Amino acid sequence: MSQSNSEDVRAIRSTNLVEQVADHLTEAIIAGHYQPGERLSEMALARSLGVSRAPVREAARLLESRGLVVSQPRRGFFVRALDAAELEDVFDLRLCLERHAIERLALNYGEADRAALEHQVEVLCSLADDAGGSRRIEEDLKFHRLMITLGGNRRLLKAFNDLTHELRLCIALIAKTHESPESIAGSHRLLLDALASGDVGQCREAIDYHIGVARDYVVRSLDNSSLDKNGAAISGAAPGVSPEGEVLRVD
Amino acid sequence: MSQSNSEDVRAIRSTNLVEQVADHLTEAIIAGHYQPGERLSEMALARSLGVSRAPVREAARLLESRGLVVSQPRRGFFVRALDAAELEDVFDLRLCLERHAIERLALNYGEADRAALEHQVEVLCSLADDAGGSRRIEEDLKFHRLMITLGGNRRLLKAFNDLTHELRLCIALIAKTHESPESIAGSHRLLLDALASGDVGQCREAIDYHIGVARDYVVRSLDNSSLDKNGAAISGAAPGVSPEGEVLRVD
DNA sequence: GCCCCATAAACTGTCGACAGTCGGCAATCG
DNA sequence: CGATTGCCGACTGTCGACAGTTTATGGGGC
Repeated sequence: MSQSNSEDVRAIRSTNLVEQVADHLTEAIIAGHYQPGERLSEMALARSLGVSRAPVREAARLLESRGLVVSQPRRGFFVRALDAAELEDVFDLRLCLERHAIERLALNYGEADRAALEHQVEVLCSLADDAGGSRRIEEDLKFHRLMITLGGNRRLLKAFNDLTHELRLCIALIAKTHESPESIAGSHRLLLDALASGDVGQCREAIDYHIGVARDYVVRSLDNSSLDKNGAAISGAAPGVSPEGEVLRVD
Repeated sequence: MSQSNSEDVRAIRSTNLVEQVADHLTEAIIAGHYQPGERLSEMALARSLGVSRAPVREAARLLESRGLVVSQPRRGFFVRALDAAELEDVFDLRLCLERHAIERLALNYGEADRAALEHQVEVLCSLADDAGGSRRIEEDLKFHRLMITLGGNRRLLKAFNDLTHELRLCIALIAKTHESPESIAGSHRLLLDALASGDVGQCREAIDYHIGVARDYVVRSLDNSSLDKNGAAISGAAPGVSPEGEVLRVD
């Protein structure tokens, strides 16, 4: 992954190199061009993108804050490798955030909110057989972001966005999702119905079900994929890489 | 805030300049050495600390990811200015996270957990009249980190830690807290009792009360402090500074 | 006296370079 | 033949410098 293709060289150039490098790197990681745990060489990336190391370093820091890569002092950056336990944690946190968001929204649910969500569901359903399902995932996440936004807590939205990057990361690990449009539509309309009912308990039930389905799907796919390739494809690909070790210490 | 004191120059120096600069900056901001919305000059900071701009930039990026500063392209970094609405959001998110954590813990509450939490409460109570209360705030947060850690979701802990930096930020805005040790003790023992009962509802009630008290205290102090100094001390100190504008866009 | 514009200073974004450190490889010793 | 140690290459951490942009300053017009 260190060939200096001229296509890459011309791919970048306008304003804000850092953000562009970050976008490029994000896309490459999500697309699976790098293996989990793989080392990202600043020099190689800089050469490949035709920029100096400074923007690459800053972009890598950005991705680190988003949980897409981890850094080791004097060793550089590595593509974040999520294990099953971390995956569970990610979905558990997602549940935590979305429960709160939907309950907030249910307590203050207006016609405009309903219309906006309804519209997004239609957009989502209209993507019948899109390219690989990646677009569908984005529109799906957009629905959830919208729901959280309408809930009114912007800090909560930020927390969800942070988590979103990790969701994309683990989705990148599995085969492309191919959930049927009908199932997606039904799953989201359940949320709309719950919101319309104004019953907080029903909302909670709906979001629990919704996220539970997504979680099971990802976990199952992850199991399959890790079984496929020698079982060590996900965890332990890079020896000594312990993501967010800082988090461990309580004091 | 741009004098190049030699004391600062010698304050830094060993390994990992970025982290040291980040710590220094964090402490300075928390201590209130910079006004909310104040511009942080890379050059001035670099000169002041006796390092080059590169580590300062990376440290600033780190603080940005922690929500302590915000960046504007071509303009630099500014100390994050929290307004009342954002403060509400922060505490609402905290409530969301801690509710989830305590409920997880309640469902799997062991003797070791109880002992660890009990010990931390004792540590907290033993800090009767510590220096300015800053130490007390840290030990208080440590209790909550411990509770979340015992809950078992590490990603949740990371989310809380991120939020913690913003909590410190708004605490920095208000006068030093002087809650009585008895009140602190009681407030935390309420949580322990709720956990011991094993009743999720009681846990939720306890954490709601606990965080509600903290929120009211901070909000009240914030109101006072912003009334003190011409009402614009908190919001709008730097024109055009809109924190985390990225979060706004849903698509 | 106030506002607008031009000029100058200051600062950020980016770059290339140097030094210290880490990992791998080979030669040496047990 | 295996383990250890020293060396070599590669890479990260840090630095100083240059270019383009933003902000501050001062002069002129109304």
